[in-house]
Amino acid sequence: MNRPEPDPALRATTRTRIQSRNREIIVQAALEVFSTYGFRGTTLDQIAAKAGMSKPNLLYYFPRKEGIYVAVLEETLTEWLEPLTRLDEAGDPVDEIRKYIVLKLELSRRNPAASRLFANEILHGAPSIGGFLTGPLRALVDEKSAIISRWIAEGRLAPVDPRHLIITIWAVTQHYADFDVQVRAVLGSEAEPIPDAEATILSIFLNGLRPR
Amino acid sequence: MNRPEPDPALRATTRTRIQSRNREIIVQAALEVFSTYGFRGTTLDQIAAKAGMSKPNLLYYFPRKEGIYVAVLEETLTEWLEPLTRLDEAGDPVDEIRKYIVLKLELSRRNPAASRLFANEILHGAPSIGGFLTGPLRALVDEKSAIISRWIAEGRLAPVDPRHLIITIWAVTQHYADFDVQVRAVLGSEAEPIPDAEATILSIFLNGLRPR
Amino acid sequence: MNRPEPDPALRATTRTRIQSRNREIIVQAALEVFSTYGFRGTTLDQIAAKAGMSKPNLLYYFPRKEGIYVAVLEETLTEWLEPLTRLDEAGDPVDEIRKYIVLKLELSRRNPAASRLFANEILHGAPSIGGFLTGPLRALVDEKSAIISRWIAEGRLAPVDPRHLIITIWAVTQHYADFDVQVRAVLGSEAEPIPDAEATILSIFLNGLRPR
Amino acid sequence: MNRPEPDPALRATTRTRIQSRNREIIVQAALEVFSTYGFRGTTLDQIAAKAGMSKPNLLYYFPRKEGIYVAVLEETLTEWLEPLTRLDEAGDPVDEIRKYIVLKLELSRRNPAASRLFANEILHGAPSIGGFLTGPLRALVDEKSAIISRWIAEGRLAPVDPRHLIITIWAVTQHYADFDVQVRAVLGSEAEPIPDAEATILSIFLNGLRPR
DNA sequence: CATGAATGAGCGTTCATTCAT
DNA sequence: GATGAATGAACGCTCATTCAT
Repeated sequence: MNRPEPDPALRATTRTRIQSRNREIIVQAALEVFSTYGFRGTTLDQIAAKAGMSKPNLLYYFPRKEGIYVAVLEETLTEWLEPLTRLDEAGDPVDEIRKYIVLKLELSRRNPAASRLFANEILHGAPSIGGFLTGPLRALVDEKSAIISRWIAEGRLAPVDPRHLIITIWAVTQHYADFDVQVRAVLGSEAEPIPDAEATILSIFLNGLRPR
Repeated sequence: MNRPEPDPALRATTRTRIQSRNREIIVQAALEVFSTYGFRGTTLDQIAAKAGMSKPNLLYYFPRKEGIYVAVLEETLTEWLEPLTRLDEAGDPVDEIRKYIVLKLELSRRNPAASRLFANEILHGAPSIGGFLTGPLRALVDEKSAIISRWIAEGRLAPVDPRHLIITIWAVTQHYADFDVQVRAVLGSEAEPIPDAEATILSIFLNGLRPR
Repeated sequence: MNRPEPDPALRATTRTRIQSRNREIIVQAALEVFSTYGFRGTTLDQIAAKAGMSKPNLLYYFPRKEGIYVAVLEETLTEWLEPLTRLDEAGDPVDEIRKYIVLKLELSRRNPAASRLFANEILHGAPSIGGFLTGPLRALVDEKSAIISRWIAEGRLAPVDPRHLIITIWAVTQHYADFDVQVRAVLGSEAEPIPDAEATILSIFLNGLRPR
Repeated sequence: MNRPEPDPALRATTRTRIQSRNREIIVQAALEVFSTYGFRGTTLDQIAAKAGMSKPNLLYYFPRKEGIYVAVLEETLTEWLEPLTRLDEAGDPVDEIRKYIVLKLELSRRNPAASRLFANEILHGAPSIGGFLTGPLRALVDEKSAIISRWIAEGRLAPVDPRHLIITIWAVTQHYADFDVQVRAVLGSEAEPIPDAEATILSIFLNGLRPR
């Protein structure tokens, strides 16, 4: 008895499904490796091993190393951007800032690898995501800065440069992911650093930004 | 009259001077390259080209790539540490914090490569300076944290975790060196970002830390 | 009619066959080069050229130069050891010695490269096969020495130190492989030296060992 | 008070004396290193270190590595040849052979490095001393072979090929220098192997060669 | 005589990528 | 889809040799 030929359309679907699945596996594996060793420090062998497939098969899905890297970055960027998009003009300014800081710290705790990947890329001059920075990112920052400016004009927030406020929040929140090893070395305790960090950051920023 | 034999000590000094001079040139060149491309991303050819000498001659002064890297790190660490050592218990607490922030920002502007080198190293897990972090760095942070704690106990500073305060200041000040390309992309102006950043950071931190 | 899927086991066998085949080719090429130039004097380029493949492909089969060398040595040692294992207590002592000398000389003629490889290794202090010498080799010599001792005790062989007898036979037989170029220079004839050598060696050793 | 200029002739003499002295030191150091690591395995740094001088200074005396090697070989060859030159037609044949074996073994014990250097060179195809082998060495062997042939013709020695007899004596005597590490591994005792070896070798050879 | 400094050529090894199946 | 085999280009490093003093 012959096994029936699978329906061609179904087969295509199947292929696509496997395709997607494997691309996801690769991207996930690559995130871990790239974030730890950087682009040049990462080898395809490492990614292939972590993804549980052969190197040529890896290159079947992403013909170049750079392609994997870009795919990982793209996924990371979306997640990275998300908290800022939520900053809501209709909310209470100080409370919105508070929520933003909390969300960013949560992200740093939940996905430090993504933060480090991003840090690495920018540290090296953003060779692969320069366009994202001057495009979508800048546009979003412009939009949210306008909101903050209006809050300040209404006297509901202390007068600061809104762009530098956003940058500063990035700095303090991502630092706990990117410089984790230094943070833990300096604190010298086994405890998770971020809860204490949150209290300190919120105290400084919310007091510092409350209008007087 | 006989020409005197050249003083052997002087001759030795001359030799040493060439040695020192070239080592300095190499360390300077290596700082630029390592800070941009990371340890693995940097090739000896790049350093040699930037230092204006052949690769084997480079290795005449530093027999291994890692040796160059460590030499660069050592020089960087000293400079990096210096501002915090100046934090003076006898001074006015808020003013001391202000001076510390200003010094760190100045350092980020004057020597961003050093900051980036350090960032790279920690991002990759501090393989070469783990001992420095848990040793001298932690000791210094412990010492200065005690000062800040006393200031808080005396009601001269808002109550925050002193270690996280220090870490947070590191975060915001170094960010302008390490993430410079992102900062400029987002600000979208040709102007030097740090002066505006300084105003914003000081405003937030000093207001946030002033006792009420 | 459907073309049958190739049997997976067969395919695996095929792959293995290519692997084995190339490993054999490499070991054979490496034997020739290592035996002529020694370990340090041999370059991977030489082996690759002789094996008819690229240097990285060579390293695909043997990731390190030392690995190739060890593989060659292992194959050589087995062959080298074999004649002595045949020394049979049940045989006639003088005839057994005669057969041993003949076998060793035959080996020297048939595979002088193997002998030279071994000579090189020991000459340089046996860095890679020290364990073989003090382990399996010594054990075999102990075992066969006991046989020779019994022959001597029974008066069937002239009284000599059995270990030095074995070593001496090694010396005279391998010499014709290892020092071939000197032997031919001194003899100055085009003829194959070993047949004449055999007559001389057998004459001396068998007369020298016959009990009187 | 001025130190008088040294007499020019004297100075020249002095130079020559230092020259010779340093060349000797270099050759002695080089013998040890070359005999252990072979020609390609030896670095000028090793020789310079062992000779206690700088590498450029080494090359002042011997402008090329090969020059040092040849100088070492030349000195070695003279010593190596000497015992055979003493084989005296006027002596008792068996006793002359005995004395020759004893002298060669003594040389192997006293200067194994020289023996190993020579072994290495021949093993690698005698690239530097081919001329010596086909020239002076072959001539000496021819001369002494003639003596042995006459002894045999007179019935004072068992009939063997005289050239192969000489080669065989070289083999067994030098083996104890060249393969020392194997000999010791197989014997497994701390004792100096050569005395026992001498008894065995003399027993076999003298019995084997005695006319009957 | 002596040496610190410098270098071209080459070595063992790695790695992204390609080929063939 | 998947993989064993293959390779060009580079990389860190070594080494005999040269240069300059």
